Amino acid sequence: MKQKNANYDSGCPIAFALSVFGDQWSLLIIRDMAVKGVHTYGELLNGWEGISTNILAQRLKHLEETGLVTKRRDPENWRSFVYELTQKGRDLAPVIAEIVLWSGKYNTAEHAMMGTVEKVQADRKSFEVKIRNGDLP
Amino acid sequence: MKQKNANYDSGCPIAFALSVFGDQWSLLIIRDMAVKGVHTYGELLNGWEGISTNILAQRLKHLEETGLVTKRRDPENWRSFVYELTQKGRDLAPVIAEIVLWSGKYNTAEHAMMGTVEKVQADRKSFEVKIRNGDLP
DNA sequence: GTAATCAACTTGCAAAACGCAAGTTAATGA
DNA sequence: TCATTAACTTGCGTTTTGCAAGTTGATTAC
Repeated sequence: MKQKNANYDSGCPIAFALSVFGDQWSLLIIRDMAVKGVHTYGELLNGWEGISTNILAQRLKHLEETGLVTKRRDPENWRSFVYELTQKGRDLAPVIAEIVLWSGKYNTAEHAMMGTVEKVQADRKSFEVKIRNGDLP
Repeated sequence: MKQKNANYDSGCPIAFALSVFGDQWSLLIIRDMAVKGVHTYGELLNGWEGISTNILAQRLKHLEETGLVTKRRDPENWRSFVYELTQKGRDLAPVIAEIVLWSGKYNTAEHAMMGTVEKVQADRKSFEVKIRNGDLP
């Protein structure tokens, strides 16, 4: 369970951030929750990129431990859980927005999904505020 | 050499970005070049976080292939090479700035290095422009 | 001009992380 | 009560990482 987070000890802000969400999957999970309004294990598992189940469980646990995500029972379906971003997690909205803008500028692939890119380009502040308030989608 | 960049194929801007610099080390390398003005293999190798030599070589190659970094001989020291960020690499400045701000807000560790955080807090635009122009340090 | 040194890697191998498939547990639903 | 759903956990083979040692080519020291 222990990852190579010796990086964290460097004290550098970038290294700290990487120790929290710097793996291949965490940001995609955060994207699903922040932008797509996905909130359950099953929905996260069936996302576009195909994360495997053990890794998803591992990452969610780590995100919970680092305070980006909370987990609670779904009051309307007692066998399901609801995962939600905390304020700390939603505060990554500006990071996500800048990444989206950068990719919009440099991903020239034909199948690039430009919908979100255009949304952020058109009104970045609104995009960020919505995520911060958990208003998406 | 092939990484699990199937993510890239999803077309999502976040997944695209992760396929370029979404591993544990690339952003630290970019930070060294953008913020600290580090430009040689040896200097990168002896950074605070202690990347191993084979991984550094691998990452630099990937960053070169994806167009974030260029490599050329040092004209003043023919046995050394100079690594530099391209415009595409320097355009990550806003991403780095937002990550620094986020970490500044949430890294409460005593040994957290707040110098860069305060610099970005004080004048984010100037921080970004300097990196974009390669003026640091 | 020859030997040590330095810079930038490459190689080999053990350890860790990942990915897939199958199995477990607990709550519904038929 | 028996099948199904949701959320995981476990086993195991593959891939990636990390550490140490070795290679190559360009200075520098003697």
